[in-house]
Amino acid sequence: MNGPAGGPVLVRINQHLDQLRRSERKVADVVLANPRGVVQMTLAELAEAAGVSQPTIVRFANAIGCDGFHDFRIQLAQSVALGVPATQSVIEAQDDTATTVGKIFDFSITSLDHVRRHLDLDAIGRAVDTLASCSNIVFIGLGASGIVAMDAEQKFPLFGVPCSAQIDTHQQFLAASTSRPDTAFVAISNTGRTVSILDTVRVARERGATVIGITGGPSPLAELSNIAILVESLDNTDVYTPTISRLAQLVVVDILATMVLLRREESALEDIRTMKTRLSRMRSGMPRA
Amino acid sequence: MNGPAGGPVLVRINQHLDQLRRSERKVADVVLANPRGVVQMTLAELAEAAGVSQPTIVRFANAIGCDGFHDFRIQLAQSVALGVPATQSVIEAQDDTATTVGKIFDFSITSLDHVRRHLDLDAIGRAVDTLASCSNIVFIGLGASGIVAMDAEQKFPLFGVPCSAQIDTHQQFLAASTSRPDTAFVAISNTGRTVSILDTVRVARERGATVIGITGGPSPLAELSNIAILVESLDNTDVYTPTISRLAQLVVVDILATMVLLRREESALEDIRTMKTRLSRMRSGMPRA
DNA sequence: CACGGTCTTGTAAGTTTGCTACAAACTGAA
DNA sequence: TTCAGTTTGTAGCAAACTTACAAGACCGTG
Repeated sequence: MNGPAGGPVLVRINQHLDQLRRSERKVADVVLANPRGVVQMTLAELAEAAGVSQPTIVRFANAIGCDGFHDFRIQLAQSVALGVPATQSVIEAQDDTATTVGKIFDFSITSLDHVRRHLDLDAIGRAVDTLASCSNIVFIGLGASGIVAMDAEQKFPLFGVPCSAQIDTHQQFLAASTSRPDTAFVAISNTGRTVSILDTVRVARERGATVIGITGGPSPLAELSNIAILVESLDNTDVYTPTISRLAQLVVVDILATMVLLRREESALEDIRTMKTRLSRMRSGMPRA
Repeated sequence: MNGPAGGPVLVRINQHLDQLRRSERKVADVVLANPRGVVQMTLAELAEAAGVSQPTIVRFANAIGCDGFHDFRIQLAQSVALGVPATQSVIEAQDDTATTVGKIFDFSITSLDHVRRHLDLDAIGRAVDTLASCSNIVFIGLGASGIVAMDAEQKFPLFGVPCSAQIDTHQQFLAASTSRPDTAFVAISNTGRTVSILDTVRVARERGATVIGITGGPSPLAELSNIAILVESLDNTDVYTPTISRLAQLVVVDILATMVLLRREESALEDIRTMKTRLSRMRSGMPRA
């Protein structure tokens, strides 16, 4: 999409830290300490700030995979626009409101950006094929993933076939046991290792349903699924860091629903428009106005 | 946060379109047609591509509020990094998978960026004060906002007091009727105009609860709330455009939960860490390992 | 329709900025 | 201590960006 090989520059700098010469390292420290400020600097100013010569700056830029200082500055600007990823920063008790709010937005946005770059488009395409041709859809998930499942269920007008979300282990098992070959069975689990989900998915497969697994990375669930959608979410393990994986999963569900809708005929779209209009009337409390 | 006054450059270009001279307009067209390409161009190349002279490019940059071409290029790079906002682009049936996926991520990310810039930090601060000192919390919401309410309820370990989410009109009314002065009553509604929500909130206020309204903009709900958190979400009305407002609302809930946790003592944090460890054990099906 | 003023646009010169070749300094091993 | 290899800085150059100025287009008015 943008920013050539290997993600945001700030991340790449950290990756290459130990391969840098000593004076280049000084440059890296300055950049990491105040990325936003460095974006505004000229080559000479950055050299001054880092206490090195100008060519060193250029060599630094090349070392971290940029094509000269120009390219470096642009990539740094893009990295800064997205924010500092959770893997590079931690929420601390002494942060003020603005800082905390900024960090959490940064985490959320960089996480979505990461998924945007790593999403398997082919898997999405196959999932859409399945969802568009099945005759009913079951979503399952527990905890935070259960929220995603319920959100998906709410989008049934877009999918155009009966949808149900099960967020209880027993109900999930029941739904799997009654699924059919024309059922699309969407299992959502960030870890992809929750045993009850795995058991349920096995049953669904035995029944001949097509299983779409939405999960955070390579995992047993991914193995068990007919179609595995990996949503790598950059969650770090810090206590304060909120569970960001949901966000990306919700976006993926949005994508699936939207693309299925795109497959349907114009008449379906008209229905949706009518529905939206009526819904807004109902909200304001004047039915059939 | 970044990109001086008035949001991303791409948006600003559109806003200033009618104030541009004819040849500057040619530049704007080239930029809007292929923003990603223009980021890589030099001033001379852009002049060539637009069929105008180099100074015209500089004047164009100044016209849209940038300090010279340098600054323009950096701001454009940042704008491109976030993506093209929903207000500037539409999802079309003939788009291929990569395009559709890209657009939906763009919409989501730019929407979060917009909220990041416009969030009222003072309101957040007051909401945190309330949530950290109350003795119980009720979240209410309908439809997509109901999903957000349930997500908030799942975060009760962070809030440290009993939390409940009501997504049914009657239950909401019941919860409001039994609320107390030490209740924090969080009403979530994107429109802020749903009548049943408004009625319920009035009851909660009569009972002396502190009402925190999370809503998409100035609205009756914002008026009725003790603390109004406006989450302006840039939703456009296009049928295909998924409801993005949820995402930003979820992030806001994350922020509230995280900041309340930050207020609590170290022992609370230890509890959370222990809980996370145990949870992951339970998932993999080996209790008390 | 001609004229004058104003606004718009391009030409050309000037200044800053980033890049590269080369030489000096440093480091480590024999 | 000396030598080879690596690292770093100096100096000059080429390119890019900016500014001043003049030519041209546009519009209203006489």
